[in-house]
Amino acid sequence: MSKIIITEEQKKVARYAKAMGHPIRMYVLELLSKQSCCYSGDLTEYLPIVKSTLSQHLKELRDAGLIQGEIEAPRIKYCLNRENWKEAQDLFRKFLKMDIEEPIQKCQ
Amino acid sequence: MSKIIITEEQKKVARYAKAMGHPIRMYVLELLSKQSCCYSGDLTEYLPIVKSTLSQHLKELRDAGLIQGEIEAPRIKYCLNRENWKEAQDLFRKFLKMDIEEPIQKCQ
DNA sequence: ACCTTTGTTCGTCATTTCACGAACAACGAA
DNA sequence: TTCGTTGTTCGTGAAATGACGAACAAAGGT
Repeated sequence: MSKIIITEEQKKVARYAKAMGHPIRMYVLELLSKQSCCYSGDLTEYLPIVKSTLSQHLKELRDAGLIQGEIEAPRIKYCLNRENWKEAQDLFRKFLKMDIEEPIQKCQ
Repeated sequence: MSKIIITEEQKKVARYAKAMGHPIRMYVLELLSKQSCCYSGDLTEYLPIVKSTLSQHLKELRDAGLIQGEIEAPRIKYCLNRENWKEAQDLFRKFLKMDIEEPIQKCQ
């Protein structure tokens, strides 16, 4: 019974999923997937959190590789990280398209 | 500047994403999407965690509504919760299909 | 009735998450 | 150079997460 069967792909999807695992971060991702970029200052206007908290969430999205910031002084412009966003899309698509259709397979 | 713009859909996706946000849970979901059901005893054989930890992960997937257990004494058979799995699929599909295609829109 | 098998629950612990406000840093504009 | 504006970092605290082993509960088989 050899252990360790968690694949790199599963770890990657889990990593992306974890980054998506908060309503605020989902909001930001959805916004960026619609409008190509945004400024965090504008976000604090509408989101029910203070700027330091937003900054943390944006950092998490950055660390997960889903977004990237570009200095446009005095503000910072955030966009999706296209490359990784595509990877995430593909991974989720692949994972989700494993449709469970009837007839149900036998167990094991 | 009215706050609170987080939609129920965003919360739902975030909830599902959070449940998927761990390699072990991704592994279980992927397995169940392929083979229709499994027994947690078999999982502990292969996964590098003890049964109490696995039990916690399965509970999280259950609480998120992604899987369900059925007693088949002395074991418990786990399957995907089809209804919610479909909902999760649809939500993610909807979210992910927001493709970012060229040409890039203007900011704001 | 007792034993065995199986999974959950409990207690513990270290780490991470999420939120806030205060302080700091960067950088144009006046 | 000083002053705003903007975003990050720091310090704090409460709560959640992830892991373990021990103890418990359920239920079938002997």
